[in-house]
Amino acid sequence: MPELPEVEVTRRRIAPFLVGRRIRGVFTTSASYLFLTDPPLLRRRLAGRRVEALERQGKYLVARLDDGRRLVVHLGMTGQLFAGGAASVRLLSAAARASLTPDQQHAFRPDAHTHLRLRFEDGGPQVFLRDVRKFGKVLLLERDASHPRLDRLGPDALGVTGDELFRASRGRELAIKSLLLDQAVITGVGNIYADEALYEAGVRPTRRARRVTRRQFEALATALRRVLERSIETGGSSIRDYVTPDGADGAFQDERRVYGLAGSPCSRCGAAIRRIVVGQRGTHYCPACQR
DNA sequence: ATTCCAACCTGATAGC
DNA sequence: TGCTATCAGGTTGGAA
Repeated sequence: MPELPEVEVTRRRIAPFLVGRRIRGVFTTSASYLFLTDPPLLRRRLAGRRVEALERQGKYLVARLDDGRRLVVHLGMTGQLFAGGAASVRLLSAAARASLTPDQQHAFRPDAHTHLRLRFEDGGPQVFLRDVRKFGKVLLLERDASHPRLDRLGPDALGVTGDELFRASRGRELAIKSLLLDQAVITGVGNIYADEALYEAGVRPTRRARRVTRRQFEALATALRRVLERSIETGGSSIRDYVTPDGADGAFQDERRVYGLAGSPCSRCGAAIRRIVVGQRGTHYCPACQR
């Protein structure tokens, strides 16, 4: 689900509910694909800790704790991080929502997909992590510890330059879209924004990376920045599961030009947007505008 | 070293 | 209604 804009919006909006607060109680579900740190250990380590800061590294959220440890969270495809109380009904599926009576439609009740819940000493709003598919990750890093998942990450997509992309592409035969999705090359770009940026830059997603010109890489770097920043401004893309930490939808889905729009007319030339598969990911582009 | 692709999960939706 | 197939904002690890 979440790419750089959704993670950044989540970071900004959940930070007031985390930073400066001391954790009193921790609930987790049992060990699963989601937990890289064993839940009982995680619970022991988090209890009593104060959160000092909340940072983003690519699509990872990193909470710095007052003992030097770090709580690392990745939202995977369906992860939702939000604060209790205000967080609503939008967090549930349409079917689950329909079964609620009006008075139930305000407070969020942790369900089977709610894998982490933090209670705080101040007795204020709790913080929840919900993740239906469990592709997300939760892990606790010891003081000064490193982790391959974080070490592998390349430069943040928001600051990437055409020259960096150009150099990373030398000798690479894979599709340019796949290169953009490689988090070791740049971090933060996912399926939506790769398609959107390639559209804006006029580059066909299937083009071999080494065949993309310097000029096109400049256009791509600019397009990435524009698209990602605009999405952050609008609260991210709420297409399926994503909601902001207060339960609201983002609005960038209304500004998409190609992602999920197969068959619709290109907003620039009117040709029908096409959907193909590149590197096992659904890929959308305009056959006329993108070469 | 690079590229490809199955696997990890669960749910929604479209089509018969 | 019910079943089956396909699709989904991601990442890893192993095979070619």
